[in-house]
Amino acid sequence: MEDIDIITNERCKDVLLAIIEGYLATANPVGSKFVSENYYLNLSPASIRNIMAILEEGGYIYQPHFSAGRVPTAKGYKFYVESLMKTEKISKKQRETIKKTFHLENRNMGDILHQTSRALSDLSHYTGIVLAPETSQTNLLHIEFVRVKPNNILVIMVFKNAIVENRLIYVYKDIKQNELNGYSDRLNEIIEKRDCGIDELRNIIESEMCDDKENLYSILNGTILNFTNNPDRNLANSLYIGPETVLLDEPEFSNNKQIKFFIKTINDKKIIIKLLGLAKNCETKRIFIGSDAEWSEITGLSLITAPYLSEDKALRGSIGIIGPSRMNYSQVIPIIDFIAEFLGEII
Amino acid sequence: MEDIDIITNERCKDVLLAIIEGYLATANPVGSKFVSENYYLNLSPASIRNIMAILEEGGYIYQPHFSAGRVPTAKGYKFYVESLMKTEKISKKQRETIKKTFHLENRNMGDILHQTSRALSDLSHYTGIVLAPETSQTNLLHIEFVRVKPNNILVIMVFKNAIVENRLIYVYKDIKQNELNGYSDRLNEIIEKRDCGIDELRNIIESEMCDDKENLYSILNGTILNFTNNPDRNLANSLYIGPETVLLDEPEFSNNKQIKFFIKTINDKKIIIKLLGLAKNCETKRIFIGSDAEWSEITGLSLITAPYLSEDKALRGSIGIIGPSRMNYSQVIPIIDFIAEFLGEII
DNA sequence: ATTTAGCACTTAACTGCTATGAGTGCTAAG
DNA sequence: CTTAGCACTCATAGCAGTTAAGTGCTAAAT
Repeated sequence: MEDIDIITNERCKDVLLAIIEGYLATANPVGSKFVSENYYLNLSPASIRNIMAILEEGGYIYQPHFSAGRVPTAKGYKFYVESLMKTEKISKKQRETIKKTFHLENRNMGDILHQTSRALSDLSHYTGIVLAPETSQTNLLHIEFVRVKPNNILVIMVFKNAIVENRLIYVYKDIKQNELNGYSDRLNEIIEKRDCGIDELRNIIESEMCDDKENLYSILNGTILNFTNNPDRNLANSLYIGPETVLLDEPEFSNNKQIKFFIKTINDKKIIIKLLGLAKNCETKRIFIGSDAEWSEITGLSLITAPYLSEDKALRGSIGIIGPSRMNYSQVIPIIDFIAEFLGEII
Repeated sequence: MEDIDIITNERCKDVLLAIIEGYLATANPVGSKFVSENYYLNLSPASIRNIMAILEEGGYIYQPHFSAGRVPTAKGYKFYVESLMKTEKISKKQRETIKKTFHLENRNMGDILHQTSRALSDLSHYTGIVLAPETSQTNLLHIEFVRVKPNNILVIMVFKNAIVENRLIYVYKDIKQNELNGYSDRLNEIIEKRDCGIDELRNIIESEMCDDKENLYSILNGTILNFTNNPDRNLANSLYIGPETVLLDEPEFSNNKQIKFFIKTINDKKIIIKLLGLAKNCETKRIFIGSDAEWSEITGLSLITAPYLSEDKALRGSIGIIGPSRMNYSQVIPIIDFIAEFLGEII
């Protein structure tokens, strides 16, 4: 019943908006007097207190202690983001900052993703995160063998999304560069004709290239033959995280328990990957507001994410901004939207 | 005068050693009574107090406040590390842990450096740092052009140290893969014959390959022609830093001012690069103990570094471990030594 | 001549107490 | 339905008092 009231009742919404905006601005619990004085609602503190009681019962705000002001709950933030907030448009200045951050002339995939995390951090003043597009899904474009020194071969794999992977492997038999070129030429022919990914290429080699199996196997062992078998490495390389230092000066991180929780959360790649992985497969942006009930891994923090998609739709990843739940959503959300779109265009 | 006393006087050294070891173990200022009871010096607290007064005058220890025990100063730590400490040998267990951390079958340069920072962190329980060997100094081994899509060419450069760099560039004229192969073949011929680095190759192209200048220039623009012009990127890519979270539980990081200072220091790549850059050009390991007087950028922290060198001496970089000044030097130093040597062998 | 016991002293840290102030819920009047 | 008034709650700050740790100094002991 209260839910319906709050959502339809204009006055309730006004007060909730005032409380949230007040809290975002001051980082202190906001009281009835503050709302009455600073927002033009033409209501006395006592009236506002009545409304606050309703909002509290509905679970949108709570009191840290009896005689304190009110603080938005996760539910409150969610309602604010979905219904109350007016997002600001991204300014020309910000647009220019973004374009400056990307040095477009001189780039590779790693650079771009790294610059994206920087752009996210710089503009939002929170911590930007970029999840790289998955490599294994994409088909191969080119393969190359380079003999680095006797018995050591560097295998370079180029994927259609312009991502380059390389592995240095040891082979018992020293294969000359000329011979290597023969192998790579033949594999590249197959790659071009069949338009295949790693798994398919592996099958083709096994079924159709019996004559060279021995040599090819010793070259490819540890690369194509077990490409995705290193989760640790994939974790580390597919995530680009901006500096967490920008956040340390936020007032909520003044007690060291929270600082530690925050630093540990940001550094726990499993959590971040999990959430950004969810975001990747969404159609549109998604907002994770941490609370004990939902997304308890990031209690007190919020993560705003958006998927990005290359123009040919071959590449799909996601970006995000993580910061305190008391976050400037109305500024951050357009930034995320803009950068996700921009990133989709340039990759 | 006091200096001479302390360095020659056995009793002074014993007490200093006791104080430092006591402080390393407990993280609390150590008093005369504690030393007298826990170390077999056969001295009463009063006698130890007399010696402490001498040590304090010499600047090796200090009192946080009047009625507190003594804490080593940076000078004290330095003397301890150089003259007092007995380094423990690295255990078999640790040796095995290191070898497990490196998956030797399946590696590339980035992986290895990343694993190194992990190994440093895991073994020391502090934060490991790896400075990658400089790329620009090394000569080229191979160059390859791959047409990713119309007008987009991926330039792959392989250096003799097995480091692979790639850049995606836009060219106004769409060059087919066949033509690209021609260019790369010719460049690879040059590279093999002349054994040259990027700068030399650039000169050779400019002076000797006039006929193809136009096409080659549009391909190479932004790669070979201005290879090192992206300091930001170099900074980010050449440094591998282990998790800082391991350190957060150290007792010195219980007040939030110190946590913030520490996190900011670790994340300030300029500081780290500066110190590891110094270390790289040293012959042997080096220990930076932060104090207001010396290395004030890392006050309260210590950084132990060692250079590493590949067997053919082409590759030179450095590794380090950063942690609180109250660090377990006797365990960390052999770890650094061992890993620096190990890394030199496998790259 | 050194070592040590004893003592007065200093300081941080903790304790319990009180006053203050911010903010509330409730009630009754407008 | 709004609001003024009032009693109530709780965090915070400040203050005096206590405790524990550890010191420096002096005089006695070895």
